[in-house]
Amino acid sequence: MPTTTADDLRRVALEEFASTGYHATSIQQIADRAGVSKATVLYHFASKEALLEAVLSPALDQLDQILQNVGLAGLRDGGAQRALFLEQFVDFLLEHRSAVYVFVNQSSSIDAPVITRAIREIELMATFFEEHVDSVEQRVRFGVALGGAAYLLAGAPQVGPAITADLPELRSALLAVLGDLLAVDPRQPAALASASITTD
Amino acid sequence: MPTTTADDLRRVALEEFASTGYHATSIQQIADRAGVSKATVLYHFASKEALLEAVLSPALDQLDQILQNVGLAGLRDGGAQRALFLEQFVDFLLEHRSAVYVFVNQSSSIDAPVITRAIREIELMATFFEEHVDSVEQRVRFGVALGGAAYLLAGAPQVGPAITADLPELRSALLAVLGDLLAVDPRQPAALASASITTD
DNA sequence: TCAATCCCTGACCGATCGGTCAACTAGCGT
DNA sequence: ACGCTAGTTGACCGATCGGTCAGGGATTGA
Repeated sequence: MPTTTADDLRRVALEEFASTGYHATSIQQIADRAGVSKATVLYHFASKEALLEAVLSPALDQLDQILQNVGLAGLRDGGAQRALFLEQFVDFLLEHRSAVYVFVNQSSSIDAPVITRAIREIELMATFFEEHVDSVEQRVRFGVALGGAAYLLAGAPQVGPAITADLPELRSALLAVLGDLLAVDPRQPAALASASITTD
Repeated sequence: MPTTTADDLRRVALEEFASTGYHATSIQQIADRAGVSKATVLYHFASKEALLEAVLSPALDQLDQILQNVGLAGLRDGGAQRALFLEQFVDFLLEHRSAVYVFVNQSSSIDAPVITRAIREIELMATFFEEHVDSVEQRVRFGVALGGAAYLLAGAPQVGPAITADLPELRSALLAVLGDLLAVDPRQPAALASASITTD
């Protein structure tokens, strides 16, 4: 199955939204990059906002699934459950880095239902790490971990070119740093095989 | 000396740029919030870009001074020098949190000289922590610390309302978390009295 | 009193924004 | 041969963008 025009538009739009920003990206720009006219973009997607939703929804669906899995399993089994969640979360970050960057760093400037949904899921995710809500340092740790990971993965070419290192090394480094921040005990290395990782 | 119109505009513009985003904020919005007309904004500042520069420059000037101080002192005295830098840096983050958020999280979407300058200073700052550039985890730690702190301080009302805790507690928590991330040994508590902290 | 300077404003400008629409083309089933 | 549908496009729309400009108070120094 070859790539369709709609697929191209989704891919181009995600890149532009993440690198240039939602408001700074015009439909005309997306059309030009995809090699079609502006009217074609509006034919496949009812509006710019609908295009944003089509672009972010897959990532949100996957995040939702991860949160439901952890939620169903419960948090009674504290440490190991957290470690499992962290591993899934890091893989999620790596697979949907651009989408994560959009709804983490631009959520405050975009007024759209899909952004509201993203904020809701981020809040939900926070609860998995906020058993000790009374500690300011705990909150700081979670906020730094989430915002820092998003910034690092998609928004910081200036911090250094080496972030484009091979994915396994980046993945293990993220697991170590985030696990350190969130006080998660490392699990058995082979307990969960690395999920397939593709850039989105 | 009472607050001048130009001061009001700078203050309002910074709030809007940080909370709504530079491109998503129109000159008309800033004018309305400040209680003046759009033409008045353009009278005090030659352009929207000039207003952005007027808003971000004070923070960049202070960051520049911090970097020069540390640079002049040299890094021969490794640990203590790093701890001093971290403390100044955290105070800088707290004082200029909105400005930091703008040029950390929106630099990729704004094309202006003042943003280029900000990127240059962030790169320079990175060198103070990148003595071991060969380590991917070191880079990840620095990126997470920088982006995470910026996200936490100005962009994440949804992570939890408790971030608005009293400043001394937030400051010590930030020092602990960032110090942990950047492997800085804590200094003597009274070595440098807390600089005066005001929101910008 | 008068001119000059500082602030501020409404009216206006060209450009671009997101979005609509009629028309054209190409394929496909009958 | 025909009509139907999906895909694409240029022309066009109202709204808003950043920015310009002539002019109207208010204050001040001569």
